[in-house]
Amino acid sequence: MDKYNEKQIEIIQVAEKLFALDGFDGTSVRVIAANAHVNVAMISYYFGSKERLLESIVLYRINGLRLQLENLVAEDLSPIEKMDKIIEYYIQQVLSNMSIHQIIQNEISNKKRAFNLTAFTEVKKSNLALIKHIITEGQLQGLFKETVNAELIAPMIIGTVIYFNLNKSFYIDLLNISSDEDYDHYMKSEFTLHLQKTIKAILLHEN
Amino acid sequence: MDKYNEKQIEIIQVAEKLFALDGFDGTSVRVIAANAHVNVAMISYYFGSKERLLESIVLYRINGLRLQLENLVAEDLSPIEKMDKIIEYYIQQVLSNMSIHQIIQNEISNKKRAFNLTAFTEVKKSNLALIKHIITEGQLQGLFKETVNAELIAPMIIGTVIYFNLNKSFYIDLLNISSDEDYDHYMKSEFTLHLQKTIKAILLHEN
DNA sequence: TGAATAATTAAACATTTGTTTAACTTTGCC
DNA sequence: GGCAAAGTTAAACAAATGTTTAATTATTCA
Repeated sequence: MDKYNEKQIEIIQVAEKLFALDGFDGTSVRVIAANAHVNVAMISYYFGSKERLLESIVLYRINGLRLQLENLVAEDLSPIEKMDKIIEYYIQQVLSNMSIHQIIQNEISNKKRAFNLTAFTEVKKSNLALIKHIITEGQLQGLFKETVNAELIAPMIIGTVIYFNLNKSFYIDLLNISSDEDYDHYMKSEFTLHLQKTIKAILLHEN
Repeated sequence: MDKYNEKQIEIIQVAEKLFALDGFDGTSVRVIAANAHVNVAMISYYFGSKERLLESIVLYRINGLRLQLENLVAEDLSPIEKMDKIIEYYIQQVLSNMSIHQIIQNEISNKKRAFNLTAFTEVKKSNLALIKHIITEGQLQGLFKETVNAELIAPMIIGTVIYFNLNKSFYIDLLNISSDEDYDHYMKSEFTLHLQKTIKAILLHEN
């Protein structure tokens, strides 16, 4: 992915942040250029257009959204421990990629731009396959219930994490969290634990 | 809420739909006016500005987002049945208010506009209080586990529903759903059942 | 070194933006 | 019926938008 030079990467990073904060249509190329310390014309020069810059951002970031846990499948852990690891990793990964997640969520529902979703769709399918694999493993070992709906486990995890983070200020207030460090700690401990317990509960004790 | 005349309501409804589809910044007042069959100037005349129109939409819709289940608490049902009802109602409610949910989610993360969240915050707190009440009831009856994290139940439900619906086209493809009727049916049956089972699993069998 | 290519710039471009104006029409009411 | 208020309109407004231009500077490499 180093087909971009430093200046191009600077534009991509600045634009990603601004698109997430102000929306694609709410961010002007002039503001992007100013924050990236380049001339406005450089955006057209390097990326062709503002819209193609958005595509470049998604392609640049997409691989970071894939659950890179190929080795996990082979690890000597119980399916339960593997699910715990996936959830912990998933939460961390969404948190450290919130900007691109926000952009993609906004673009998915946006009918103005013909947003190319194939790369994102492929990643989601790949992530789902990993989760399905572990669940099947647990079922074969007689640990997990047979009737569990594997397709709905992934959206439950990621949907909860994204929603919770979009409403961060609400939950900070509700849970009396006073600093960003406390928030990170809450996400890594209590929040992660809650999701892990929930997923295990449905896998083990479906009623 | 009938402080608005027919023409104002038409503008509100058209704008809500367009803001959800194209985003606030992606929707021009001229397009709103054209779709509502009014002159552009009418938006400023009636609402003051495009931004105040957005505020009006949120205020107009906010009460529809409140769980109107005050009577449920008093009903002669077990806490488990009550939770099932809340989840079923919650899902239906999010589905039939997707436009305003989309708008609010987009605005919450948008730093350009000083979006007044108090009304929305109040509704969320009210919804959370209802869920908490039922959970406490179940705990007092010795049915629900004591350690369950009530604050995270609501964002799990609503986060999952919103995420799933934003990615509707992905899941339609994944689950081989062919029509909008089939999708509605899936949401009302399998999807609702999955969420109900999950919430019950965590309430009853926390590990 | 020098010519070709790439990078960078300020200015100009045509549109589109949200809002206001000023004139006109309709409505409601005594 | 007449008059004030409300509703409605096309036009005008300045500002902002994404993109292109044409000129200039920097870099590359034989």
